[in-house]
Amino acid sequence: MRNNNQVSVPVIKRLPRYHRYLEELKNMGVVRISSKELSMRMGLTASQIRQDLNCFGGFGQQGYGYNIEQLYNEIGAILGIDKRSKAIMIGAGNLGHAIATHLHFENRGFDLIGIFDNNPNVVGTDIGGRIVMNSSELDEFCKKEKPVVAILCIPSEYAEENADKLISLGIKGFWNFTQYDLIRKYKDIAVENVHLGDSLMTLCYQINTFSDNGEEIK
Amino acid sequence: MRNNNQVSVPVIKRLPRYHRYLEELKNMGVVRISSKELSMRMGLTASQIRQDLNCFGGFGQQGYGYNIEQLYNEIGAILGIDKRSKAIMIGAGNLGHAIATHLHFENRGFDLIGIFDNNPNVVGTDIGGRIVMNSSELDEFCKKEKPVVAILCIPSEYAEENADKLISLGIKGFWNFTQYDLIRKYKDIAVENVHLGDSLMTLCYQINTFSDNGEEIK
DNA sequence: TAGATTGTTAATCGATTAACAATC
DNA sequence: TAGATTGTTAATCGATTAACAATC
Repeated sequence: MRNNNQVSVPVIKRLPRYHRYLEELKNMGVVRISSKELSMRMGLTASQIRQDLNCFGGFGQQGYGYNIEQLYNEIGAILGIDKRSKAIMIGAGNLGHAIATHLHFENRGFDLIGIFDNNPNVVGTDIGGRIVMNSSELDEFCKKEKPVVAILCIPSEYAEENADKLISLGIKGFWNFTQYDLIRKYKDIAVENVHLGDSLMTLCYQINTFSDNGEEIK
Repeated sequence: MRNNNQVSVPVIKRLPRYHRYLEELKNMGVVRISSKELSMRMGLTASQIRQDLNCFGGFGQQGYGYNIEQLYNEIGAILGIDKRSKAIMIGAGNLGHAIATHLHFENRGFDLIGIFDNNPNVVGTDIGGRIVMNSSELDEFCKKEKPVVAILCIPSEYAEENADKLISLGIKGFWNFTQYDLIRKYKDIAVENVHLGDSLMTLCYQINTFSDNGEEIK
């Protein structure tokens, strides 16, 4: 794995998808695949796949293609999913509850080590085997456990103050489910925004445009 | 609003974000804004904002800028959020429950008119004032109500069969929360994939790359 | 070896940024 | 009017696709 630093965002965003397809092929017992065949399965060009992979190194073999298990492991290593960074969740309402139970954090590079809320009705409840802690315990917890990522499942209006505080407690990245655009406020802080509302509105545009002219936009 | 057809995907994806910022400005009582000032707030270039908006028409005025309320309404109209398409949800587990209660569908172009599940423990329960129906009632419901969008909150392995069935029942678009890549399978069907697992892995990559060299990638 | 398929360079395409005349 | 800011064309930048020599 070389040349890790200068890889463009579009390439990085495609890596998890490669990982998914390779996992499926691996589970089907397929041993090798060519960029051509993978490209047809994924709806990409073979050229793009080879370009993407060669940002990180030459994982293939001329005349043969790629070994699926090896490539799967390489991409996992590039993503860093074996590192298991410590994550905490802020906000255990409906959405937080669902995210905490629905996602397999362990397979995606994280351990969810704490869930916090300030609603007394929620504090103390069990979410997937984890007891929700009171937000007042957050400082002490962070000093002791040193989590690096915070998952924000709180109302948008509290996003900024929470982010500021969490950064002061050593948080280096956010998985942000609030409307508030965390991105751009801080340097050297990783942010992954999940703007569900934006996504829904994009679908709305598509639906209305499709029905206007009966054709696909993309 | 002209030239609706040939607008590129990156532009469309930015529209909801413009809408959010304009809503905030509107609520703050600001009346007008220049592309320059909006660009600084949003972290874009003024040029990009003007280019984006001019895909749909000239909403500004030389020497003045843009009227916030008017532009807000125009973008809402472009997205079609006043159309209120009928949507149904398939799967009322943790994630479905959270999505159904968390999102304001009415403000984003949809009415959630039905929630379906095949788990007898869930059927009949109340989710935000809506009673979960049995999946066996789906056919009849669709024939009667003619929903256009389905929100898939089911396990990935059932995504394909459900999608096929829903399309036969008249569904024209999916908000897809499963791992399964719906996109590309069907023509003339709108798909908005929300791959939470991919998002988390992208964050994982960022976290590990940041800590490697202490610098931002983007 | 011959055929297949990579890694990589070059060409193309599309999106973003810059520049500026038009005009409020 | 003069200043500000748009709409729009041109220039740049970056990402995708095509081509092909290298090589398994």
